[in-house]
Amino acid sequence: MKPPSGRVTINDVASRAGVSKGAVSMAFNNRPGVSQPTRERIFEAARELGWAPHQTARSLSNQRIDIVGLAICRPARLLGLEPFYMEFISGIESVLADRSCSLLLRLVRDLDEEIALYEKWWRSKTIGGAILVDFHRNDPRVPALQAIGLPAVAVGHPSLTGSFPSVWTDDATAVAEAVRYLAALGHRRIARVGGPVGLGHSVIRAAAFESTARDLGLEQHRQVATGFAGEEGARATRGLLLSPDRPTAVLYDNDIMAVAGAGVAAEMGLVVPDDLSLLAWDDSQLCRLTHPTLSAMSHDVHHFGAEVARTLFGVIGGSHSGSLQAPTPSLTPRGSTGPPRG
Amino acid sequence: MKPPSGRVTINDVASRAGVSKGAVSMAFNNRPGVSQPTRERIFEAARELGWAPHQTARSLSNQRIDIVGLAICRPARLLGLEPFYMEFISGIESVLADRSCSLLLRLVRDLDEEIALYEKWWRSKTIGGAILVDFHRNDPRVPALQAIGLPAVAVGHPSLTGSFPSVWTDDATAVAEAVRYLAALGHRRIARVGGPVGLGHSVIRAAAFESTARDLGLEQHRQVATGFAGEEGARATRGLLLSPDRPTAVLYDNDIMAVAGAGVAAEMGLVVPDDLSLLAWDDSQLCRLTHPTLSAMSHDVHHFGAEVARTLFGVIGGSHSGSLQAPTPSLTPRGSTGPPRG
DNA sequence: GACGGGAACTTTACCGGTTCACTCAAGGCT
DNA sequence: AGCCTTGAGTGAACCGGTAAAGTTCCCGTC
Repeated sequence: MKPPSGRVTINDVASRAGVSKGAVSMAFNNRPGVSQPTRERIFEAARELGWAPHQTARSLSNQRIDIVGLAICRPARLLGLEPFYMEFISGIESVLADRSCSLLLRLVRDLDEEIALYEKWWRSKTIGGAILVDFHRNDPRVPALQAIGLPAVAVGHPSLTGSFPSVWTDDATAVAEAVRYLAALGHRRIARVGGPVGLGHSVIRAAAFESTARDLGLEQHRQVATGFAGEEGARATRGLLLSPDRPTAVLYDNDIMAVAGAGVAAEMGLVVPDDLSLLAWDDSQLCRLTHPTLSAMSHDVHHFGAEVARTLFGVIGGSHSGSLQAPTPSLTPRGSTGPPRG
Repeated sequence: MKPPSGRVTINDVASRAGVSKGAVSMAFNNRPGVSQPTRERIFEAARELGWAPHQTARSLSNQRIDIVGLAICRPARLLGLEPFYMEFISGIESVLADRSCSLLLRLVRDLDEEIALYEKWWRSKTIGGAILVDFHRNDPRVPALQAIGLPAVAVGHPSLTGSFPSVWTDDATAVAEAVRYLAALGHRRIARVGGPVGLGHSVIRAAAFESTARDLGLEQHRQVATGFAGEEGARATRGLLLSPDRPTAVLYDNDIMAVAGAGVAAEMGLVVPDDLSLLAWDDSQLCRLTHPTLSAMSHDVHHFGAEVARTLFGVIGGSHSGSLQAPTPSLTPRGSTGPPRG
């Protein structure tokens, strides 16, 4: 007897194929114990009924969860603008898809909300693991999420991520390279427009900037901490350019702010790169669209995301992977950097 | 007896509170049948044990799924650049979060893969409903997904989305407004750089552009169909500007391509807006960062996403909502449009 | 020709909740 | 006092799978 409609279950498939539901289960998990002909009869029956194993029932039974959580804590509008995250997510996806896992995405307003969300997700067995991003110094997520035993991989420098396995890029070295490059072009007044001071990688980059500038004897180096939004980058750039002894080169913490910086330069009648050199971070396609094109500290975000996902599977699978260093962002010179005029 | 560790179930909570598991269930679904003191004892016990209802078990039992699927079919790298999607997603999220639902996101390569994915998601009861985007003419998803009865809301003009309830913006009117505005400024040679011809809204916009230009007696109007990537927009713009009788105004299908267009203009030594006016679509923050700032056909994508999500809940809830028209994109003039020189 | 050993299935006990028919005691009404 | 109602709480069935133990049956072997 066919069911009236709608809900087709393993039993329907079983009876149509003339076997028990155990056999169907075995066939669909390609486990031994079912002969080839029977196996085919089962698949045939399933196909005819349009049946696929009920994911929920399945994971209730076998205790495994094929969903990975990612909460991002940024104002929504801002996020829309950061090419970084979409590329990062697409990198994650590329790995998840292979294992037919899925990404559960949520935007949160602050760290407390994020912690609460992860706790709920984990307690209610909604996710099998998580990806943590945007680490702060003494990040409250570290103790909170470690306490509940959430399997997670952290994106950030190991000094920030507690005992969570982490995937990170060596920002300090990259910043040093950026500053040395600008100095080599002849710049003596170099500034940096960075992300929020709370963020761990801002701190690391700021320290690297400071020490490299010192080493090179650049007396006039300055840093501004701001958000990641383009408008904030614009404001910060305006501030720098209006100051006495304005910088001749500016290093930005992402590409949106660099684009904004280019806009401000144009608005003030400064010629890039003659009057002002600009160096972006997180090189995305955007950097190749402006005129002049933007030099950037380039790094393969898609690949980075994939690496993070792979590491997470390692963690969930029980391997105690430590920290993994992704390739250091590398300098990609384009039209926005050059020797200072005069 | 406490369980050894790890798995705390409803039974543990029940026995600790001295009630049956049915009572715990009632309490947690705040259903009548449990007195206030008992209710509190139950919550207390749950808190102490750090228990939350197992989401999987719960949804197996009550047959409801609090996950919504969204598959996006664009090359990953490109997607990273489109502010539209992230803003759209954040709008969706804002509604989902209220109902503690989550968004399952997946990037796919083509429509076949997308169809297969939705079928799998639906058959396996992974999602309770879906959001469909980027409709083509005679989109194969319409028959395929309707056949399996997937509850879904479509983003696109009702003429494209079959019997799926749709949420859409009146692009035709917006295009007409854009063209009229440029014509009113004095432009006679207006071009449009649009998305792929396959895409339904490209077709609609193209037709509106054509007919408005005709109505206004603009003999020199031209359209180029391309992708959505900035580089494609740049190439298209170059092509237009190098042609004899180059246009004095260009309308773009998104903001990335408009930014790219501004880059090309600068590269060719054209002054915006004197030599060339540029008008973007999908106004994002990006349009305010360039110099000059970009005029755009602006629309609230975040809000739009929220509306889509609300409609989806309507569909899942069984209300037969038809199509819902979101506010028409409205002209937001900025620095990139003005009367043509001479 | 009894016995051992597999392959091929079937049976049955879960997984961790929800739901609903049912019990039980207390209170109200006549 | 007897009867009815009502609120609080119990217990078992059920959701749709998986896993492990159990059952057949067939074949080779000594």
